[in-house]
Amino acid sequence: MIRTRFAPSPTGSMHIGNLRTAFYAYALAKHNKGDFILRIEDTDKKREKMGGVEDIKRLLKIFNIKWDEYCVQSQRLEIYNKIAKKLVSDGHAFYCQCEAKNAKEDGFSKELRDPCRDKDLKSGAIKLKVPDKENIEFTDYVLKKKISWNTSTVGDATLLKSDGFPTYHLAVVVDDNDMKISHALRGHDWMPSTPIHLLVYKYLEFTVPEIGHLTDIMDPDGGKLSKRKGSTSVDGLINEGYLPEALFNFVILLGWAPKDNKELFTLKEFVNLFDPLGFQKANPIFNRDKLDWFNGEYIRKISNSNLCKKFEIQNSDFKKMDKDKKIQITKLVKERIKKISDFDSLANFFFEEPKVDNKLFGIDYKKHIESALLVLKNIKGWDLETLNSDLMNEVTKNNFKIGDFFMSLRISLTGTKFTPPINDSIIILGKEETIKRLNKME
RNA sequence: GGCCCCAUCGUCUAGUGGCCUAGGACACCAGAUUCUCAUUCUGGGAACCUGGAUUCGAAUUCCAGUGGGGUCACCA
Repeated sequence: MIRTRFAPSPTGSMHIGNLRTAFYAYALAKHNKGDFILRIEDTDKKREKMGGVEDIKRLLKIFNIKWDEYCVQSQRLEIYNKIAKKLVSDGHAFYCQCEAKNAKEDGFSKELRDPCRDKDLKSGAIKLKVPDKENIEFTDYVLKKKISWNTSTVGDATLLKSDGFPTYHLAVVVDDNDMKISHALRGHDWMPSTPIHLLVYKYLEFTVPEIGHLTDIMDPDGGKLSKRKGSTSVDGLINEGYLPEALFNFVILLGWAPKDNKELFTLKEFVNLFDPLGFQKANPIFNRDKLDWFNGEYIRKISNSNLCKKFEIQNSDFKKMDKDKKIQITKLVKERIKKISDFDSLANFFFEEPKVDNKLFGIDYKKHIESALLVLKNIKGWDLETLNSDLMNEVTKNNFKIGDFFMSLRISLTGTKFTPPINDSIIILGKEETIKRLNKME
């Protein structure tokens, strides 16, 4: 039975890399008809964020990731305490009363052995008594490779903080064991602390699950992708106008690939085709261009009415419009945008009279507008076919250059050179409004 | 700096000793379609980090160098 877990901390907005870990863990479990567990690692009270847990659940739901079991570490404090004390009485851990060190801003600690390890204190934080000159190893599930350490290079790690909360090192081992996790997937940044966990497994006589270290997603400028470098929070990306389907597809292919290089995946297809042999070993770079491409693909895939709803959320003027018109506009914009947020720049002229910069026009624009007005005033009916043919007749009659003529109309009506097809737009805009805008240009 | 991981087009990658003249996708360039933009279609340039070793044969195995990344908290 394969059982995997996703174990985020509610300390900030979820990062795209965390989400990817959830997708992989979910696919590994579900591909094998196993269980996927959501475990909240809320053992750092100082960094915990209000609503963090709800955010995690909300995000997973957006991506259709459902968990079979749910657990919260802060509700298991006695268990960790008991086990930490057992480790002390067994001689594998010790109490420490040193002042807590903070993260180094620069430099690094050279002292691996804690001064309290032989003081035989009776209270304080509990630290692991790492032995010297022992070899400890495991086979990484992602790297498919044996990795080993000499314990003399591993520092005495804190297992239980003086506030009674466990650190990750203790909690992860105890929980994965209690929950019968068969495969633990985690970020590559955990690799250096794996020997600590291995030692805890050994002293507790637990069986070690498969442990796999996923690649880190890198920033295009170098270094690990972080919140500071651009918007990499999942909420941020969604707000920017990326579809969950596209985000999912993009991110699973960052660090994993199928044998046949298939590009487009739904969650279901990913679960079906998932193969742990497809895991990548080298860190990938977060590449916006590819994300944009995926997003465009998915925008073109979803139905007009669903896309229309997304535009409504994005733009309140659009929402107020007549339903038929909304669908027509949606169709015109659909194949021209890469992000939902691109909607405004392309469709704004439908609800707002544009400011027209006369410098955009070519030489004969006044003649063009004059002719167009003539056509519009005499047009019989209001449909695209008639408009097309009447306008084209006028163009040939006056010997206008087709492109120039329509560009003049485009600029007068929309204020820009890049728009949906102008005749379709005129039909949606309406006869009255079109004439009104053209008159202003004369 | 110690420890650990990694290394194929600009980017994501296929490749598990001969099928590789290294394949696909994004991006880029050119052309076709088109009233602009976009979509769509066709074509193009573009990579095995370096040096040794093993082998009849190496992108693929081994070693070293170089480069990139991670980590060295009572944070996860």
